[in-house]
Amino acid sequence: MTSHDAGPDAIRAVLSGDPRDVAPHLLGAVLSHHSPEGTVAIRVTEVEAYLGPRDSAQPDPGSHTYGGRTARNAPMFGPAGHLYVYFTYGMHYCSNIVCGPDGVASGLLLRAGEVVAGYALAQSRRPASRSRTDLASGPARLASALGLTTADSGRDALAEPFRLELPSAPAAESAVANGPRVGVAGEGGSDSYPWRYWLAGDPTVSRYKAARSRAV
DNA sequence: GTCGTGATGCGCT
DNA sequence: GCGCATCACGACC
Repeated sequence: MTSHDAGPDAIRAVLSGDPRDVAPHLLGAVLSHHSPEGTVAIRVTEVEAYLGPRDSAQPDPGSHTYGGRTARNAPMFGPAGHLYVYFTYGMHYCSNIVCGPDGVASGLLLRAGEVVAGYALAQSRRPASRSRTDLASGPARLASALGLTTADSGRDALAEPFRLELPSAPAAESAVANGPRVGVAGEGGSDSYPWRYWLAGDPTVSRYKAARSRAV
């Protein structure tokens, strides 16, 4: 169930908080993307929080913004509710919802979700997908299913061609599990940043892989 | 089922 | 030049 009465201003106000507090509001939220090919909508089931640069009140060595503002990560410094999409490993896109007040570089990486509309289009964008549950069970899979690229980075997820509906109430604490972020090493121990949140027991959550250690 | 590894290109030091 | 907020596939249990 989603709140149809909450307008963009109300949603943006929720997203303007600390991403670790925003997470239960985004779990269960539905992000839609309209394109000439059609519409795909995804119900978010797993996110990861990333905080600000080194000189901020809440530094995060694992964040793309840790080294300061660059042309690529600029959207993270902007107002909440916008998208930050980046390209990695030479072939994959990953997407974040920017959080925090304007000027604070924090956000939530969309790690996994369930396709709830536009199933056929999502499948055509992800031919390797073998089941409904793995269509968006990973950050690059989710971005691919939605048809997101770096061209969408900086765009407002609360305005056309996007739409974001938050659940009418944040996910109950008992329904949310958390643990170390995935693929982020060199944080002085991955347990130091248990900022990955997912809906406990949801079949679309990405398979856990511990960050491989950088040294030793 | 799990594990290891190659693909592939951009952003940043 | 190096290192990735990853995925898919093949070997093996």
